[in-house]
Amino acid sequence: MKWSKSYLYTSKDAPNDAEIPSHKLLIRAGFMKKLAPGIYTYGALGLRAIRKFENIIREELNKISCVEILMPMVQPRELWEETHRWKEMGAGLLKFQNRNENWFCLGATHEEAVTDYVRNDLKSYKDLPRTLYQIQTKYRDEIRPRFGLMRGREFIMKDAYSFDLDQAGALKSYDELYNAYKSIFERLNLNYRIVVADAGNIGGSQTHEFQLLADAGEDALLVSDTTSFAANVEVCPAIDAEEITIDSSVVQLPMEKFSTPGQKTIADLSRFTGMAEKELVKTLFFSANDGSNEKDKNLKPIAVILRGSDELNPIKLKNVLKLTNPPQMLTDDEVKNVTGAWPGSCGPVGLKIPVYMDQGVQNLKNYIVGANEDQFHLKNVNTGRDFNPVGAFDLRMAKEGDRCPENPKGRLKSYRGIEVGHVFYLGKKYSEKMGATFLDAQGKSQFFEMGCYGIGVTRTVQAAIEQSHDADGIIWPESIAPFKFHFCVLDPKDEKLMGFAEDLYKQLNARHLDVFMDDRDERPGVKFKDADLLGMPYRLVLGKKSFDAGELELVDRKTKKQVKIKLTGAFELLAGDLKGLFKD
RNA sequence: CGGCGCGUGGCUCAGCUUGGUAGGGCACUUGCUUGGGGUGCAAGAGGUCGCUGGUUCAAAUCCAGUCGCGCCGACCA
Repeated sequence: MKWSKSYLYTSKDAPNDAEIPSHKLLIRAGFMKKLAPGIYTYGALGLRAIRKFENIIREELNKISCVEILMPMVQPRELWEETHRWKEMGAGLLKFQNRNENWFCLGATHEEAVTDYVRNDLKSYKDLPRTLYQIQTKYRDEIRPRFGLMRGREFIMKDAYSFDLDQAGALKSYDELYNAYKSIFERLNLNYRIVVADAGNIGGSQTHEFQLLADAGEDALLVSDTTSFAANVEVCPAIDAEEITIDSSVVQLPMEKFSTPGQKTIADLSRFTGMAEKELVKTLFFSANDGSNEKDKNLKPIAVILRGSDELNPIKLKNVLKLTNPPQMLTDDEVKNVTGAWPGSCGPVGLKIPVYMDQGVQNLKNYIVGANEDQFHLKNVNTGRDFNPVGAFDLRMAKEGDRCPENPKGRLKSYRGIEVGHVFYLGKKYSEKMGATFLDAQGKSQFFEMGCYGIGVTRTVQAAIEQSHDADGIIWPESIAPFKFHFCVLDPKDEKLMGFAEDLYKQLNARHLDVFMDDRDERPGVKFKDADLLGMPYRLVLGKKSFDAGELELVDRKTKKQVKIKLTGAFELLAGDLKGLFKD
């Protein structure tokens, strides 16, 4: 591609709504342009990067016999009613009517569509297993799109769905996809981690996320410093670095109410009493109705107690309560109704609602809680004697420094990650709801065992930039770079020079060594700045001086190292091992 | 949904407090200049200042409403 014949407009200024480097750079480099919040046009070069990544995905999935299809983006309401997700997905699903006033939605995910497709064709156990995938534009009506392609409303996704005859088969498919994903992300040559995660409302029981590490990531991860353990903080087991054991020499003192005027927060109370935050106990209140069950409209309040130094993990609470969505906190008024006191003076003693205790509280003795009377707290409170919790659960957020669940000597370190891929084992959730069956060897009707597997294509492309850029611009990983070479022809009006440049350009392209040739009538400085901004792995520079000296420059974008190449034989050198040219 | 903020040529911003009919930089056009890290000079084209209404002789500026956009937010016990 030649710049003069291309469609590419770079800019010195980033738009004011771009915050993170990758978003700014994508816009500045002219790789994409915003049409509406979370909705972008991909320019010619941005699209090339996207297509390159898509092809890596295709190659790896086709290797394990996945079959590419393309499903509709517009889907009828009836299909989504079958799984009840027309309602459950809420406003995230963009719904609209056609001219006949029939309801449709834009595909946010394709479990329904693929299950429908398959239930008409896959009739026999002999047809299984099968994994279908597509690479397609998805639409999710995100509340707040952010960071360009990182959380867009419209985005390109690869989604795959596996169909197996039993659970063992489904888990085997899961492993195959898991390994294919590993190959895919290895080829990007970026820093990523595979973490265990919460299944969310897609359903299913086993799931791993593929996370590219970056400070701008929306997910908090905890990674072991000694084992391969890594988890999304949402589900990471919390194990204290120093175990608190029951000290049998400490006797339980009589419970006592004391006045704590104006002491509302744990920090206040810690200052007021002189006790460490981890020795204080806080009480939080939630509604155990999560809105997923329509009949369940009555407020079912519950209390949760934690050490003052810990934070509640709403996902863990959701799972303990067996809800589909994280529970809502009670409002101050509701808390007052349930406990008799405003938040800040509430505690578990005397409550008539279930109390869920974090295991960190389990071994505490003689601790302080709110008295359920404004401006008063209780001291010398003891579990079991003064109140009886439902049980002790792992409810707190794990944090950096906690113990690795797989090795007592290991400690967890925290990172931010961008979720670029996930693999889910679904089981029969969708096949049962949609009546998708096949006949087994005994002629018995069985529901499919399913899995689903996603990769955020556009998100990955941006995440790659977030992880690989410098002050001057993008540094593309070679595997998804729009072009391998950025060829700056500094004197395009010089016919002899241009003739040589054209020859080299043709030869490299013929060998599928993609070249982007900057043949514009611009000053060298402009071309160099743009080349750095666009970020192709290698820059070729040919100007009058070097041409007359019979030389051409090759510059490595990442290291900025340059080597001079003789014009005669330049093609052979460039078609060979470039890494070797930059040695020593 | 709640809180805060912002809407001025394609982009980035100033002007608004103290009303007098719009301006800089980038990009664009033309000419000269320059020619290995965003050259310099000169001359241009392009905006009914988000929209609606109000106050006023006069509104980008003040007031009200509305729409759009951006940021933050459900951890207080």
